[in-house]
Amino acid sequence: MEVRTRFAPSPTGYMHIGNLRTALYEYLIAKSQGGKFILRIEDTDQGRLVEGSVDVIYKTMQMTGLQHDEGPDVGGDYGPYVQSERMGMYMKYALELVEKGEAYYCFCTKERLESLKESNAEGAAFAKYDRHCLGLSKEEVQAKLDAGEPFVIRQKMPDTGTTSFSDVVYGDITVDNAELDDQILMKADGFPTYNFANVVDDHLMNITHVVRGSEYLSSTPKYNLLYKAFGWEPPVYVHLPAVMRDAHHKLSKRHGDKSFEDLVNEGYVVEAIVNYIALLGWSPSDNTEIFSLKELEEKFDIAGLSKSPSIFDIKKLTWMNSEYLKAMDFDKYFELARPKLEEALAGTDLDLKKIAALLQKRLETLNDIPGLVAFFKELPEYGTELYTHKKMKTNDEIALASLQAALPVLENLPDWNETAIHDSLMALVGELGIKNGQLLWPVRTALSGEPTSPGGAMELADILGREESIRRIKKGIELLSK
RNA sequence: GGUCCGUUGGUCAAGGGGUUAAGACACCGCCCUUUCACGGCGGUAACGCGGGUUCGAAUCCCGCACGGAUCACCA
Repeated sequence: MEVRTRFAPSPTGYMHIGNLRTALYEYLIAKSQGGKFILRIEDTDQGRLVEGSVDVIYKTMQMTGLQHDEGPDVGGDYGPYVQSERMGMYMKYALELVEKGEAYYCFCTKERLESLKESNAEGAAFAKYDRHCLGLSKEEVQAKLDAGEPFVIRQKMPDTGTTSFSDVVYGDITVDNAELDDQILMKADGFPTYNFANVVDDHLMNITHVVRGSEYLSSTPKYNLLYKAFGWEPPVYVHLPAVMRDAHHKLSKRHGDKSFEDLVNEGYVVEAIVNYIALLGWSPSDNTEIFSLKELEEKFDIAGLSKSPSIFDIKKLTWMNSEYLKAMDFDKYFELARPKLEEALAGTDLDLKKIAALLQKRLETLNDIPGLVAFFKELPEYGTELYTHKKMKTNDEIALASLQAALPVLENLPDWNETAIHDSLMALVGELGIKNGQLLWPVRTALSGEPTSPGGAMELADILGREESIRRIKKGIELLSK
């Protein structure tokens, strides 16, 4: 049978990292077995609906490459794929269950339910519904219905025995049926509850693998009983451990944790993000860590899923991001880096490609760019202590002499290019009989005004150009002469 | 509180009766080097606790501790 998984996000405005990982695994479970990946928008909570967030979902799927085979925007044979458009179809199924004796009408008021909880309150936060309405005769129910009394439909749980199900990640789980509440299937407003709609939708859409967060583990017996009540084949369950911020808290946007788009805005490469989150709760059998989505599709194996929550480690993502940046085709990398460079170096005519090339092996995220290149645009104020470098065996005195020696050499260079600069400076080192660093460190320092720079003396001089390089060296001489 | 789940270095994790308990990030050191980075080499660092079973337990069993989830006419 064809594997079918679905990603069923609520449109709340942004793509949570945990949700994205769930989507990734759903995609991979389907694709690694030649199946279909479906997108279903669960927008029934109109109160939480955020304008434009469905587009955020589409855009994220598109950017990450998690292309769905069916969904509101691409169609499919099992639509509609937006839950709010399915509202008319659930009552029929609920009534079918009532007919079978697997569910029943309940006319209890919220007030009665409240007082039920209170009377039970002592210590325990849990109060099962007392089945007050279960005993109603057909006639009594009909009379209340005719009188227009508001009602809900509740699932009738078995009162003895146990319910078991098998989860791919967590194994066999059994609970006492006595633990199960007669949950509401249809609400008084005529809409289904989330749990009910989910089961009906998943069945109607032929979903074979239900993949979701482990917070649903405890309600899965109810789901399973629902399938059983209908006489439907339950799906394969794959519950995923949470993605945590720290040992005690799940990642949450509300507590300032970053969403997918936040990470992108902070200069993380989409592929790196996808790669990294694939490893949060899953590991391949061959121990590799860097792989593309395509490679993941081939490598992915449900058996590699782990049971315990994992903490999102931005440092490892950052490392991975730098790996992606380094390995990236230069043109593609340059496209990503260009906007940042243009912004940081606006008003200059510097060679952005050369600068980008210097940066490629030094970046952790694209947002590092402005800080690393600012000195190209404007020489920062700096103190002469930068000229003292133990390993380079330099101090103010040596630096001054070196800059003074370098100045005429550079001024008189016939051609200004990296090779020419290199050769002339190295020749000067030979003439003066000093160590490379004793000449090059002062020049680099004068050119950048920074303790570190993305490149050495020759590279910086080449990029800055003769005029600016000379100006900066003179500035250095002036500073050191004081 | 009931129920369910989890627990290998700071982090991600492999390993499912016999291992010097992998690997990666981070951290530290060395090398390379015109700085920084990159790259290379190396180092510190872990099986929650207590009982069993066994010749032998990180691995199996039972307790305990700690953490998390769940217990809505929310999704």
